[in-house]
Amino acid sequence: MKKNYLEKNKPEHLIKDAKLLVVNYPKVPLTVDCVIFGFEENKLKVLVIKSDLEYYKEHYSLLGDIVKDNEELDEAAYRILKERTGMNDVFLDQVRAFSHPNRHPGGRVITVAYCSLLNINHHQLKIHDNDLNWHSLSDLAEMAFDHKEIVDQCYAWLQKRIQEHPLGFNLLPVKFSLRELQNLYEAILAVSLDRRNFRKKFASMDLLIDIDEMEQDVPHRPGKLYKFNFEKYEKSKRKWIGIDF
Amino acid sequence: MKKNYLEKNKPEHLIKDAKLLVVNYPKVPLTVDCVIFGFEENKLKVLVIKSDLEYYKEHYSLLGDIVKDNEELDEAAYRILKERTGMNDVFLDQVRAFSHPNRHPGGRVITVAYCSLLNINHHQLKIHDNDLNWHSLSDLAEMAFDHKEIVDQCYAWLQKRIQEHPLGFNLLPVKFSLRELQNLYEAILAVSLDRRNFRKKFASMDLLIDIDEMEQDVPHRPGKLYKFNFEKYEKSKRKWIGIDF
DNA sequence: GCCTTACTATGTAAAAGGTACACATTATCT
DNA sequence: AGATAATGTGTACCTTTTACATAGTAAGGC
Repeated sequence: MKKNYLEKNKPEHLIKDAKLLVVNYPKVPLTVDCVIFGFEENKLKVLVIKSDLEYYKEHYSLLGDIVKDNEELDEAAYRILKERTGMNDVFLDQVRAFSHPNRHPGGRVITVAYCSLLNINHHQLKIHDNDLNWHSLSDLAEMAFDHKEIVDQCYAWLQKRIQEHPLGFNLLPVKFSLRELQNLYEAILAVSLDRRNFRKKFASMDLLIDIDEMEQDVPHRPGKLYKFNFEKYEKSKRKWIGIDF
Repeated sequence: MKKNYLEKNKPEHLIKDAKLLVVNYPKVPLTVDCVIFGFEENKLKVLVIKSDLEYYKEHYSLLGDIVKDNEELDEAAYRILKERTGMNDVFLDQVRAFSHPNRHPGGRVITVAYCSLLNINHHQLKIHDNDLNWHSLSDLAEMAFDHKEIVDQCYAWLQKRIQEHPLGFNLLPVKFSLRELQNLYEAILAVSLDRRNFRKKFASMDLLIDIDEMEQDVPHRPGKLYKFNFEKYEKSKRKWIGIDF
């Protein structure tokens, strides 16, 4: 979906003037960093990789790369995700830019953070260079650059976002039990929820499809499996009004 | 509040390596644009200025400027606000970056949008260059660059944000009546609200201080004036949990 | 086959919060 | 003095949230 903000038939000299202006703008190295969350063993995980900067040897960093000439930020983020995980049918949201002048030891580099959630089992990490791995969010201590701060802000973004949008289903198998769904919410929000009320809440939304299958290979009574009704959700997005602070 | 991500005592050669790396990064011109909302005559307004680019002659644009070398984005935004309005004790939030390659006729320029709200009467615009003025949001049609899109996204950001944070008080006089407060919410959310329920809601939050004064110079029965209890609010920020989509 | 275990599934009562709605009051203006 | 245009307040109803307990079922060990 390309937009074109340039009006047609503007005289050449106006464009030339504009170009002359921009040529003198200071320029900054710009990167994109992706915070990719996954969920496994009832823990929220984040995809990290060993920094290839000697300066940050043995520190983990986010998946990031420079933004190419004439590349949109979104494009760059999708490219990075694709290159590293092979996935391309995944949503990716811009969270914010980070611009501290000392955030990179090599000089000023501004980065824009993107956030994505994906199902760990849907996809094997093909590249194992630099120890690419899913790391538990809870024991992610030091990271290269300001990446810990970026992760923290993306986590806060996620906590808020998942309460208002059905993001969580990207982290689960297509068919999931209510228990799995609740575990996910409990892990992300770091709270414990009442099971009956949780189920009632989702029942009242009427967005889960009972597919008449049962869990397999669980060491206890299996629960029913559901799918999320994305179609119905898309149709019924509502504007939320309610002052509350 | 400066952060320092650089660890002490790293060998010089590591820094040199990092610098060599960054030197080869592609570089992009970067700007900041401020979407500054105000409220007057029961209308939400936005501060705009005639574009000084001949290419966009007679089009309004946002207050923006390049980001200087080694300047943080936040700093740049505050600088612009200060330069243009004289204000410096105002909050300013980053909304997001815009990166379409054709958004600027002079070539690729990435911009980061910031949003702020300020009280129109607290402050006279000192500079009237380029027709700097408060423009009604509702009849802001064409703008230079992608600034209309930026305004739209910041407006959406504001609508959401004002329901969860007491931003609105930045747009009102320090002492305000409940009617003014309600008008503000109605204007921003573009809905009409029941007066009794609106008052009840704010009464139950217990964040308004009845200052025992009355409106002056209104052509009807004057209402009570209130102040917002920022102190109490700061102390009692709560974590909101509630799945809803 | 029976018992234990560990989970699933479900309902109800009380509290809190949101919505809809009407009437008396009080400054101002003429 | 009366008309006007607001302010200020209360109640009944409905919806949502919260807290909480018991019955049912598959698996696993004996």
